[in-house]
Amino acid sequence: MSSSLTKSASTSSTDEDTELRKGPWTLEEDTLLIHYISSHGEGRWNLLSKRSGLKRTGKSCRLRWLNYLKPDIKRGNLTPHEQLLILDLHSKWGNRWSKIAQHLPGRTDNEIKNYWRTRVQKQARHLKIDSNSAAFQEIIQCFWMPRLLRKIQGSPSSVMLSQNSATTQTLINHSSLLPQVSPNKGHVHTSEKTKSPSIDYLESMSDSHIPQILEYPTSDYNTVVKGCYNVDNIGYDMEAFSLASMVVPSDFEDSMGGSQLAENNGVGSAALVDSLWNIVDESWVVL
DNA sequence: AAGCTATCCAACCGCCGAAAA
DNA sequence: CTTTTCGGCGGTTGGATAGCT
Repeated sequence: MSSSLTKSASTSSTDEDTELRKGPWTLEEDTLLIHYISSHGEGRWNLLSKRSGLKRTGKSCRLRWLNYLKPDIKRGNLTPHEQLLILDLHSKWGNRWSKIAQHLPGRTDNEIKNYWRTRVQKQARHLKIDSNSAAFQEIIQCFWMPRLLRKIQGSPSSVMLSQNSATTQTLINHSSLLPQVSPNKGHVHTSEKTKSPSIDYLESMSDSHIPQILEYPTSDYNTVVKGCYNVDNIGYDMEAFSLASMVVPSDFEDSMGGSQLAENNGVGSAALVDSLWNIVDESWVVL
């Protein structure tokens, strides 16, 4: 980036006249672009690049406009609503950023992509899990999304989960009440091309350590998520969350100091949930 | 205070499909 | 029908900055 700027700065004046600029946009360039679009409208980007006087490619102009200058761009941190949507839609569509962005008014695909890479994938890295793995998907669905949901609902009791709180206890579900997604040791590692330490851990677990399944307030979720879609949910079915079983990667223990996780009975699971929430609060969720 | 590291995010790149020539 | 051009998308880079030692 700087090299291209340096290059253009050091070239002769005739070169500067013809050479395309790269790197950060200046205020003057932004103004030029805004004025041109206000009088000619969006689109025909190559023509714009030729006629506007901007020494930028059409692509560059388009990107600058769509990701930064367009008036309805929403700036600032993503709300819990938006985060929840991104997680949910990504679980359905994968890295279809532009498609996901269509459901978040004012947010760009670039912003969502950056969010995913910097926030979500960071968590995966910390947990030493592949962010595309089934295990990580389930962590998102069973821990982080319910947590966001509760933040959206603004319930103090759910925000301030404590080890012995009733709210925490409600998170611990009885698997017989839920659609049975088998405690999926197999599920996890069939999706893994190479086994991670976490998977080794899972495989070594006895049945008594099979992951807890967390209760999910599906109806509440539907209400909240439906409410924040900007379209009529066409093509978006609300079966939403599979109540997949929760896997507890061994690395969670490392990331938390491990003290509370020795036992994996109900109380231990509550502590796990509590600790996970704290991790999410501290490093991930931006209100 | 200085150097190092991690994080964020604006911007670029290559590829692809659709439309135009 | 083939070639060229354009717009759009997802992946990646690297500068700026905050935080840490």
